Amino acid sequence: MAGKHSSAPDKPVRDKPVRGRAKSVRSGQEPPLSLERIVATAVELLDAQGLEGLTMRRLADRLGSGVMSLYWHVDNKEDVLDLALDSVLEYRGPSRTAGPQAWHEDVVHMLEDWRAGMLRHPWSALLLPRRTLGPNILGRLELLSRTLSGAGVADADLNVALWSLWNYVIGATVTRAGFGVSDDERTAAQQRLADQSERYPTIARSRLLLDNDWDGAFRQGLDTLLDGLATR
Amino acid sequence: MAGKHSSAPDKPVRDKPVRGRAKSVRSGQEPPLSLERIVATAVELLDAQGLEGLTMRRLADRLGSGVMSLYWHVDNKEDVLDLALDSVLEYRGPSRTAGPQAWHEDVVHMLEDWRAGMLRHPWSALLLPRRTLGPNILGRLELLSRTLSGAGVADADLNVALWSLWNYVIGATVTRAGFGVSDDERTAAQQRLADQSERYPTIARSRLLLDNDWDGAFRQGLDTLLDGLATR
DNA sequence: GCGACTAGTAGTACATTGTACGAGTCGATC
DNA sequence: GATCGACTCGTACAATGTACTACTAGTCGC
Repeated sequence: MAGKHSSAPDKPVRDKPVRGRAKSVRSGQEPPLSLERIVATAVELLDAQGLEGLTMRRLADRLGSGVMSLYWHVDNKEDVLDLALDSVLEYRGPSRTAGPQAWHEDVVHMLEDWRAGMLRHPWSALLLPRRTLGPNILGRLELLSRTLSGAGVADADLNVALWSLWNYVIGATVTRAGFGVSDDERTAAQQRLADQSERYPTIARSRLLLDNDWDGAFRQGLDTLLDGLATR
Repeated sequence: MAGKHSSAPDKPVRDKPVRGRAKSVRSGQEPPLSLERIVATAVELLDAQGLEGLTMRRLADRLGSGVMSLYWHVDNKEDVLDLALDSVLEYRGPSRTAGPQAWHEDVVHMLEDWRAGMLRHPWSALLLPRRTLGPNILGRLELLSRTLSGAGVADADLNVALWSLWNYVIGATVTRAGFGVSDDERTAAQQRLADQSERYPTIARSRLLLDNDWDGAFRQGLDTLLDGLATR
């Protein structure tokens, strides 16, 4: 935690180092390092190679810089992961629908977008559990919270509603991501399950994994949950 | 994947190597290595030191063996984690309640037990997303599935119900575990949130993190979800 | 012009990790 | 006694995160 661009030792405020310092010695090809570039490249790398694929060396390579240069912009690898995660969770506009029951649609849209966004970057689902709440996550929670509140959910019930929805979304996303994006993994899991169908007859009968209309199931469960919450 | 105790190269069936081979050269103190002992010790270590705390060397130390000896019983570290996770998720008896609406109580009991079990070993929640379904997890799903089916949920709706409940439990557990078991971490998060209360007014008002009746909130959300599912 | 300072880059070095390889030990069977 | 298979373990290596230190290039006051 030594020489950082924000020199105050206790308050590591993350303000962008708005500084033009054109082409350095590095033959002028690459633009200079910056937090944004680091995070964006980290996301690229994570998308391409998964969670294991991100190493500081590889990241530096892709940025055309030395490894240790990263550490001027970033505290450590955890930091990179935190930032990558939060950057992926940005929410672009709610596109408010009008009319009665609009809040129902609004909430569904927000949460489906949330899930979709995370599934687009499957590593994010694996990361979420162990990271703290970044600004974009909090932003999403705030928006959700406001929508529910506007829909008439009493303050006393707000937390339960919020957590229920959050839990549902996180659970669904994490689960889905855990079963692998690749069809290979999924079919392998299905096969393993089919092999033991005599031990788990009910599951086998319900074709738990074979039915891969995940999106539909997500939506249905969400509707159910929302209905339940609305009638409280 | 070379010399393993199950010699068939394609089917690595995990059968316990039931073999008595008393006190070896190792001064006769430690009992011989075995999968069970390895897994149990791994769980101990994980409980004590968390996910980062588990290294093959430390594990071997605790077992009083050489590091490489572990690799005769286990393919790799992933394997250890898989086994540790599943071992922690064993479900001891349902304690069937009688009477009408018994299934509701049964389900709540099963899921609360599930959550409680995982929170007793917080690393398990972090692990769950990236692991495949072990026998104990499947067993729990089977039981849940059977209970729901017995309660009259149609086969067509079974998957949605199952996933909804699963998602909810996993989400709640993962979230709770992610906020840290230690009060320090939690209060730190609360503080961070309070600092930015002007940006997230609704959340701040609802005292999202301050209200730490997690168990009650879990139960309430679960009831809501079950009600919704029952009225389908 | 000149020295001091700041922002930023990067090479080297090291401790820690998972695990491949191969040698060793012991009991049972021929 | 020779052989084999189950099991143990020391050595070695490559990969990783990062501390330390030295370097470069601009800016500012003189």
